[in-house]
Amino acid sequence: MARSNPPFMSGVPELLLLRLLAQREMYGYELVKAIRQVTDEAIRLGEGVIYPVLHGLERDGALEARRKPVDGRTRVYYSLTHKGSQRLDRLQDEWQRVQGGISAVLEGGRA
Amino acid sequence: MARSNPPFMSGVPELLLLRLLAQREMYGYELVKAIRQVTDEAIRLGEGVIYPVLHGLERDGALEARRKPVDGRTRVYYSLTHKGSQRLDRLQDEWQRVQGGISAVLEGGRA
DNA sequence: TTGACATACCTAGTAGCGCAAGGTATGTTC
DNA sequence: GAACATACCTTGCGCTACTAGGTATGTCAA
Repeated sequence: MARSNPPFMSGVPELLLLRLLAQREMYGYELVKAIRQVTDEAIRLGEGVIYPVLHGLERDGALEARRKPVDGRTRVYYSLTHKGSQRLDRLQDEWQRVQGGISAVLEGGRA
Repeated sequence: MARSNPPFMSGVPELLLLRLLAQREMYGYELVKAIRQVTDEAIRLGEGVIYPVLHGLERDGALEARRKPVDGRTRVYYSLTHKGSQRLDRLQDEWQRVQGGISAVLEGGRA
């Protein structure tokens, strides 16, 4: 059944990843920690969340992966494509709308 | 499996309902429209979302229901209990944390 | 008068997201 | 050589929010 409403609170992990990767290329494990740090532990997304999202975004052409060996370990660095950048813009707009709506309710907008 | 993390973007419909009902008692159908209006159509929760949540909150003792016939129709007005008020406070705090975390990422907090 | 639309309640069934849990492998520290 | 950090990954499940439908009354126009 075609989802019409952006269902309606989801896609936030995706938004966070896209936004972080818009600043600089990063690898999965690094992203997991970055999200905790930047959000001051308010948001703690595990690897079980991050990796599948990264793979999905890569499959959709929103991200590009680049394998890079570092100290005998392999890291997979992701960076935004043009498509990913557009997606980020869209998600960010949606988030602003939703978050603004919630604020309006919380601030006691007259019903 | 015990959910530890507030999973982590959910409960928003619940938050909105509790907050609106903290202002004055309202009935389901009215809440559906109120959410659209106050959020300027940014958030559109259907009756299929609202009613189950209302029933759940009532079952948990967070809401009190009061049937009231109006113009031949029956309306079910809901109002906050003390428990509901506490729940609202808690959810509101959680939301502030999460929303603050997301803002930090979007505003380009250094990772 | 019947058809469409608004009001007002409700439930069943499902999609899919985010999660916990686990699995692999290397490097490091004690 | 055990424990821990790094770094990747997948399976399977719970649960929320959603779509889609159903019931019934009132109103208004054609």
